[in-house]
Amino acid sequence: MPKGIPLTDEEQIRRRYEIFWASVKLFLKSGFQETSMREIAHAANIGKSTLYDYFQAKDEILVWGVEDEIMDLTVEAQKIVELSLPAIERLRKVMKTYLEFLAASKELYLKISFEVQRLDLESQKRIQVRRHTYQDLIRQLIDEGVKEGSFRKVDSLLVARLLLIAIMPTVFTSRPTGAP
Amino acid sequence: MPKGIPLTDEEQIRRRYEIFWASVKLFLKSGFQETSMREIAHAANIGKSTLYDYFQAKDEILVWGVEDEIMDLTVEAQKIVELSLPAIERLRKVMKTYLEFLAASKELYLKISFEVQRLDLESQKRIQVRRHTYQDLIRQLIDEGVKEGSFRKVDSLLVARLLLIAIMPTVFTSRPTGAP
Amino acid sequence: MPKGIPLTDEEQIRRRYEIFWASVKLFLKSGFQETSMREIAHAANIGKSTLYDYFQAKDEILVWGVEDEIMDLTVEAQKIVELSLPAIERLRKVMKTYLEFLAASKELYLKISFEVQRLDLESQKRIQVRRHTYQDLIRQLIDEGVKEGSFRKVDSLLVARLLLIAIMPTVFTSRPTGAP
Amino acid sequence: MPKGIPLTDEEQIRRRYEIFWASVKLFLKSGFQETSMREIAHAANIGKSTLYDYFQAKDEILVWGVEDEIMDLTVEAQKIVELSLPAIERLRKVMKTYLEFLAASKELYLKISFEVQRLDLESQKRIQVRRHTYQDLIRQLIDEGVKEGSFRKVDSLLVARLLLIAIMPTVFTSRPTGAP
DNA sequence: AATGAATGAGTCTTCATTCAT
DNA sequence: GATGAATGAAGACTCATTCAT
Repeated sequence: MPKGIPLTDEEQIRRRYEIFWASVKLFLKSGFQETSMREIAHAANIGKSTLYDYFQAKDEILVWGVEDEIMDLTVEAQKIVELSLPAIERLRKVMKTYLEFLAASKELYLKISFEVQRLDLESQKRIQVRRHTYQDLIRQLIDEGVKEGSFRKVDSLLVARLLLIAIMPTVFTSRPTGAP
Repeated sequence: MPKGIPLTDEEQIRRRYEIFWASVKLFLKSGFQETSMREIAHAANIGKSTLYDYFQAKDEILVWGVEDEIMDLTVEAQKIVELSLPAIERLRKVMKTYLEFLAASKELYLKISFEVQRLDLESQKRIQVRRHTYQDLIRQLIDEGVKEGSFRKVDSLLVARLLLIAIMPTVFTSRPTGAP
Repeated sequence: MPKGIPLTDEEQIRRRYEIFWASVKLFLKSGFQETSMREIAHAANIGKSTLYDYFQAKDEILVWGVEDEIMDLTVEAQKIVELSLPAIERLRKVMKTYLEFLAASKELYLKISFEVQRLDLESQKRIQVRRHTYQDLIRQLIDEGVKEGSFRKVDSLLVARLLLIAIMPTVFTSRPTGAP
Repeated sequence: MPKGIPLTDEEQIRRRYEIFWASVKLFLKSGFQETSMREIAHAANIGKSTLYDYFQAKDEILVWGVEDEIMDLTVEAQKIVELSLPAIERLRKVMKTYLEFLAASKELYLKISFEVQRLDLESQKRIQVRRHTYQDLIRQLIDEGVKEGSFRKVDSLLVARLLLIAIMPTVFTSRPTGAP
C-alpha cells in the first residue's frame, strides 16, 4: 500500500500471487465466468481497478497463474534433468514431482483445467506452449534412456504425452503411489 | 408452431426434450453460462420467449434434464429391484445398467456434472434429492443382500455411495467391462 | 411499442430516425464521445438496451445517419441526372440541391463532420464510399458537359471535388445565394 | 526532475507551456476527451500526478492554454492601442496581428475551438471573458475612430464582433492576404 | 400457443484524480 | 517537488426475463 514508490518486480509478483490465489478460490466455488471482477477485488482486498495494475484483463489472471504453475514444474524438472544419474532414475524423479504436484492440487487441477477450456484460443495456446516445454523435458529424458539402452526404442513424443496423462487416474482415483 | 391447439402433456414433454438436448449440445460446446437463451431458442428452432413456456428459467433446463436422466435410471433400477431374484443378482443388474448409462454418456456426463456445480444451491439440492432416491435403491438392495446372508454386514449407505463413484474410473479410464 | 410482432422494415427505419435525431441533438450539444448511451436512450424515450435492437453500437448511430443523409442527396441528384436537360443545367440543379442541404444543416453539418473524424477508420471509410458515389454523379455530369462542349476539357474528378468543397464558404460565411 | 528545489514562477510557467503544447499535439490527433492524462504525462515526460502540480484538472490545461493565447493577443493589441496614431491606423495594425495569429494557427485554431465547446460551461465562460477583453479593445478603437470622424457612426460592439469573425474565411478559404 | 420487442441489472474495463512516500 | 499506486465513478455493451399482441 505505499503510494508513489514504484513496485519492485518482486513485490509486483507477490501481489499477483495474492490476487491469483484469491481468484482461484472464487473460481473453484463458482467458476471463472461466474466470478466478477468486483468479487475478485473484494476477495483480494483491493479496489476494482487496482486489479488492472496487476493483470491486464480477467483472462490474464487465470492464464498467468496456470502458466506460472507449469513453469514451476518445468524448473524443478530441469534441475532433475541436469543431475548426473541414469536417465531412468531421473525420469522416475521427475514423474514423482509431477505426481506430487497433481496430488497436492487434485480437484483444483481438474476444475481449473475445465475453466481453461473456456478461455479464448490465444490464451489456450500460450498455456499449451508452456505445457509443451515441460513435455519436451520428459521427452528428452526418454530419448536419453533409449540411448543408454535402458528403454526400448519408442516414439518419445507419444510416450511423454502418455506418461503425463496416464498418471492422472492414479491420482484421481485412489491412494497415490508412484511408479513410472 | 401451430397456434391455439393445446399441447398434450406428452407433446409438452417431447418439446422439453428437444429443447434440453439442443441446449446440452450448446452447453458442451461453450458452457452453460456462456450459452445465451437466444442461442438456445435458435438451436431449438423456437422463439426466445417460447422457451419460457417450457422452462421457467435457464437453470431449469439443465436441472430438469439432469433430474430426468437420474429418474430414468431410478425407474429402471426400481423395475429390477422388484424382480424375484437374489439381491446380489439384482444388484449386479442394476450396476450394469448404471455402467451402460455412464459408458453411453462419458464425456457428456463429466462435463455436465461440472456445469451443474455452477447452478445455485437450491437447484443443486433438487438434483441431489434425485440422486439420493437412486442411491437408496442400491442401499436397499445391499441391506437385503445382508439379510439374505450373501453380503458381509456393512454400512449400506457408504457402500452404495462408493459403488456409484468407484465405478467411474472404470468407464473414464479404459475399455469398459463390468463387474461389481 | 407493440411487443411480440416483428417490426416492419419501415417501422424499424422510422425508429432509427427517431433515435438518430435524438442523438444528433445531444451530439451537437456535448459531442459524440461525451454523450452516453444512457443519455441517448433517455432522450429517445426507450430503454438503454433497446438502442441495441436498432443500432449494433454507438458508432453505428452516427455512421448510419450520415450515410443516410448522403444517400438522400445522392438519390435526389440521381433523379436530376436522369432528366433530359443540358448537362450544365442539370449540374446547376444538383448543386442547388446540395447548397440547400448545406444551408439547412449549416452548423450541424460542420460539427457532425468533426465528430465523424473521431470514428474508427472503418466507419470513416464506409462514409467515404457514400461520398464518392455522390461525387461520381457530379463527375458524370461534368464529363457529359465536356462532351456537349459546354465545358472546357477538365479533370472531372478534381473539378467535382472542388465544386463540393468550394461551395462551403458560401454557406458558412454569409447570406446564401446560389450559383455554381 | 530535480527534487526539493523550489521552482521559480518563471520556471513554473515554462513547464506549463511544455505541458500545454504536448497536450495540444495529442488533442489535435485524437481529441480532448479521447486523450488520457497518462498519455499527456508521458508526452510531457513527467509523472502522471505531477501534472496536477501544474494544472488542477485536465480541463484546466486546455482552458489555461487558450486563455493564455488570447491574453497574448490582447497584450499586443493593448500596446498598439496605446500608440499615438489615428484610430483607423491602429485598428489596421491590430487586425493584422490578429490575422497573422490565425494564419499561423489555422487548423489548430479551428480544431481547438471545437474542443473548447466540450468543456463545462464555467470553463467556457472564463474563456469568453478573455475574448471579451480583447473584443473591447477593438471596440474602443472603433469608438475612437468614430469620434475622430474617420468611421461612420456604428454599433461598435457589433462591428467589433463582426470584424473578428468575418476575417476567418479569409484565412480558412485561401491565400491569406490582409485588409479589413 | 407463440413470439420478438423491451428492459434493468450487471459485466468488464478505463480514467481523472488523490495520497503516502 | 515528484511520483506512481490506488480508487470510485462511469461507459459501452450483454442477457435473462417479461409482456402485449
